[in-house]
Amino acid sequence: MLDNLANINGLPQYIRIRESIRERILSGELVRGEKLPSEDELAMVYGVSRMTLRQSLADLIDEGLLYRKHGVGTFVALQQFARDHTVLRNFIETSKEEGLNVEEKLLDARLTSAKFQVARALNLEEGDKVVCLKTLRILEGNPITIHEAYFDHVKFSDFLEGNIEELSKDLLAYYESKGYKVKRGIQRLEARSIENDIAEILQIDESTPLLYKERTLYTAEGIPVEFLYCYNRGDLYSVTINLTT
Amino acid sequence: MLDNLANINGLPQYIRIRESIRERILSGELVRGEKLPSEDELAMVYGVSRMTLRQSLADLIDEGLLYRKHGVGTFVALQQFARDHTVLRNFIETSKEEGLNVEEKLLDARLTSAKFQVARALNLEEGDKVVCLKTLRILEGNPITIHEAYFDHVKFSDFLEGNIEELSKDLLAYYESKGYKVKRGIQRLEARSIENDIAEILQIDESTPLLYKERTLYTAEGIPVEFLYCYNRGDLYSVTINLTT
DNA sequence: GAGTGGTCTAGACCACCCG
DNA sequence: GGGTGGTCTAGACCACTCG
Repeated sequence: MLDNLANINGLPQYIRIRESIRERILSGELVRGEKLPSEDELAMVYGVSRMTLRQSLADLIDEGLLYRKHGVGTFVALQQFARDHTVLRNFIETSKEEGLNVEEKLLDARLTSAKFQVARALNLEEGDKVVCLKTLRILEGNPITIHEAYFDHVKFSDFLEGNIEELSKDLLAYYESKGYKVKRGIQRLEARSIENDIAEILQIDESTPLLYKERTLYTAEGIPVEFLYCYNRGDLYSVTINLTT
Repeated sequence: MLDNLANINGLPQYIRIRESIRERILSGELVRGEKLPSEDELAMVYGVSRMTLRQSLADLIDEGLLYRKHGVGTFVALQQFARDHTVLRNFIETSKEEGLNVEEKLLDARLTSAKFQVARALNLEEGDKVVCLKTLRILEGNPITIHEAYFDHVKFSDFLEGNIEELSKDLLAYYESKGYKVKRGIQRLEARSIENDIAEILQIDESTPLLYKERTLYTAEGIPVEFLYCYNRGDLYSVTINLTT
């Protein structure tokens, strides 16, 4: 074995192969339900060892794009499982990708003291200084969601001195720029009756229920970064979730 | 290399090692935030090659129990990410595991014709025969959820002739016994106002919002198995979701 | 029995991080 | 420079499925 030609374009081979196979599926070259060539054969075709090829397949199987049958083969799944709300993505960017008209309006940004629930989620003491950021999201002209985010003033002390309007458009990027790259989160959803002040901001009457959400975001290490309350118009907003095993 | 002693107790080595490491974390032997021995060292300790050991770690990293830092080491995450509603599990069994008092009451089971939404989800034609199964779930004495499940009468023709009361307690097991092992699902959540007949069954008044859910279950191949409407009491029921990347 | 995926080895070199 | 994880190899044997 000489050398691996891995970094021809800076990417590991298994990623290039994975994306090549994904492309062949999404383009329709590989039809749903169709059997792929065997792992041995694919490894040969792509010029890698079988272990490397299996690394490519593993990711696609995890996504639900492929499935394996022991002793039979590897197949393209019949159903594509779309991106969903279990993947953390920037709301404004993804909505724009989908061709939707989105605005975000800054409602409030200030320094405050952590109440019990916020403190517990962020692993702080009650009364510790936190930044509170309230925004309103407007989809196709309809106010749809109020966000009330909290994060540690010690970790993110320069937020309120920056261009808040700009920073709040991509908080995940801001967190990362401070060394806190968000990797995981836990969220909890409830149906709730609407409260007065929220009905007013969302411009709906009190019979419309709210899809209420609490969310905590963490780094890979498990450090809590943000705690969020989220009030969504029940009649316009739904949450899609992929389930496994 | 002689032979692999893999199947000493019927399990692959990487699974035994994975569970051993998981146990050491959950038992507190490995403390949160602590650095694990290097992969080379762990491989030596467990008497396997490094690639095999990495297979063990990969699963634990995926779960969020561990995280890696390139050039630094592998660490135990600070935050444990609990089991959640993105994992498909049997409701009655899991509730009992948690020490909760659960009952399930059969409301209705009959053959019917698929309406548009059901037909689309199950990949059938409108009017095709489907089984409709309605159940009520009661948690600690409170009616909490109405389930309205639909599945293909052709695939599951003997359901209505069986012991429905018994079969409906573990539909996933029933589906699997017919050769349809559920592997994935897509669900959608909304907040909704309550309707008359549902308010009556759940014994709540009409000001209580509903957490409404639609769900389709699929095999690994992507064959739709079940479509479900689910009406949850908003004031007693919440859904927890883990997010990644 | 032939073909497939499942597991495993004993190395190798690279990229990254730290002192 | 030394230690770590990231990628990759060129094989091997096993377990499963099907004709």
